[in-house]
Amino acid sequence: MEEFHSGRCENCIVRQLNALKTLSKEELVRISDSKVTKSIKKGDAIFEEGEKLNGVFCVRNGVSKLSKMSDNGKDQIVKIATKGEVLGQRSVITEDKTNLSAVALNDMEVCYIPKTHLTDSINNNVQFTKAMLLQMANDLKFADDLIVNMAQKSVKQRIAETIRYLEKNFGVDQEGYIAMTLTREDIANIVGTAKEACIRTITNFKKEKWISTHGKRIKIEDDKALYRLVEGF
Amino acid sequence: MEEFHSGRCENCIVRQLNALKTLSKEELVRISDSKVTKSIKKGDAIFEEGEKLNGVFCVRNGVSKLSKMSDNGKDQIVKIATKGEVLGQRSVITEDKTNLSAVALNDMEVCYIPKTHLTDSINNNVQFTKAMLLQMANDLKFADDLIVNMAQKSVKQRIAETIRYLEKNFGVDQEGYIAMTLTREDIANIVGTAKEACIRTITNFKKEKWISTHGKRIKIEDDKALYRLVEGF
DNA sequence: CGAGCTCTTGACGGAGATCAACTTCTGTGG
DNA sequence: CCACAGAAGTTGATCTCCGTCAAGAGCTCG
Repeated sequence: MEEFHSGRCENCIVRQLNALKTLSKEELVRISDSKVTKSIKKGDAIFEEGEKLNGVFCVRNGVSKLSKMSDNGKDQIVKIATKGEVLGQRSVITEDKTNLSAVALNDMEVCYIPKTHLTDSINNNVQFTKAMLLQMANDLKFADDLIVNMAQKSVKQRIAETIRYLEKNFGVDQEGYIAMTLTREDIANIVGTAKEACIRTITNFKKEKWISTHGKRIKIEDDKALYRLVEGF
Repeated sequence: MEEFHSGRCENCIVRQLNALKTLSKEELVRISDSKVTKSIKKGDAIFEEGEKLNGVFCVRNGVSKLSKMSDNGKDQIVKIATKGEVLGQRSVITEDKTNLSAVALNDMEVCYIPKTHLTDSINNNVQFTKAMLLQMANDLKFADDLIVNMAQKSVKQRIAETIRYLEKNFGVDQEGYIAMTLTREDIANIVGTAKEACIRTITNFKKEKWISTHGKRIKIEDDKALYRLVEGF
């Protein structure tokens, strides 16, 4: 994990996407002086489950999976975090160890901001605290929905939903393939199923002409059909 | 749903359990003047999925299930809320409609606090906002753990976990039965399985002498065994 | 006391986990 | 640029768990 100082938070566009946008010029300068930008290579961890975090990571570039190891030895992906999202907020707030680990899905650039430089703002800048609260409320809503899906929907439905989510979130390349390629195993880990079941389902979708694939890349051909499946028709 | 004014927030013990404890005397007086205490009978809803909430509900007494209807027509319980918890916080913050409905599991007493009387405190009292943030962070952690359990554990494991959770959370009566009785169907809805599967598993636990039952009441006889099951031995 | 819940048990079928073998891709060093 | 090792993808066979339908027994409350 290569470390270096570069750029100023004041000028960073990414800031617009998260709670940091509510900070004053002075607060930003202070944070910018103490932050460290890190390069993280695909597959490397930003932090691991059980670590004590003394700061947060603001994603400047790249995509990361937040996952938790289950007792049965399988990794469950709980969230995909992209540009502008701040990782580790929760454990900084609760002062617990993280319950999740964050691993880069492709090469990333993240800014590490030490906790000490945030607590001041949390304690004095209500706008900032409020923005974090809003963020967390949205995360919670998302999580609740996920719980219901996990509990009630079939693997087929969840895979369809995941593929649609990926397309909506990351868009498609020139050829129409989803601009984010995950391994089949990662998809299985999002859906909470075995790799083989995931592969079989995807092959089925191909047979039905709902999607087509090229290597691990996926293109949606019949979004309506996937949608109908998800909604349970 | 019977409504009446009674008691003052300033004197309410329940307040110690949630973010309201950070409010000043003046803020409490203001809120107390505008709050409405409601009696809710077992089985009645405090609010329903999709409603727009213009305030929060502070639970003074009784227990409520927070659940969401899945597309397949099954109810998924996401959280059990008891004395001191505040319902509807999230949707007040995000200004969305609720994604959950809250139904009383036994007779309840809740205080309705209009949103307008909270926003002032959220905007000006950082301690209050911070307390809500902390609360929400903990809820989120809990939700993440739940996602992993739903995705990775067997129905048997989840039922064992739920029974242990109920005992830890509600304690036992004089005879050793868990002080909170849910219908088998409610347990099934927590676990995300069919009522019959739930019943069969519970009958199994009885055969194994891990629990005993009396009507719908459950007593844990061998907590170690349940624990081992949950952890996957 | 009986209507309507809730609980219980049985039978059956299908979704998905697991194990195993084989192929294709990818990237790293010679 | 090629070779080769280790990932990742694919497919088949088998077995188990759990969802669903059905039918009867036991509670509980008006």
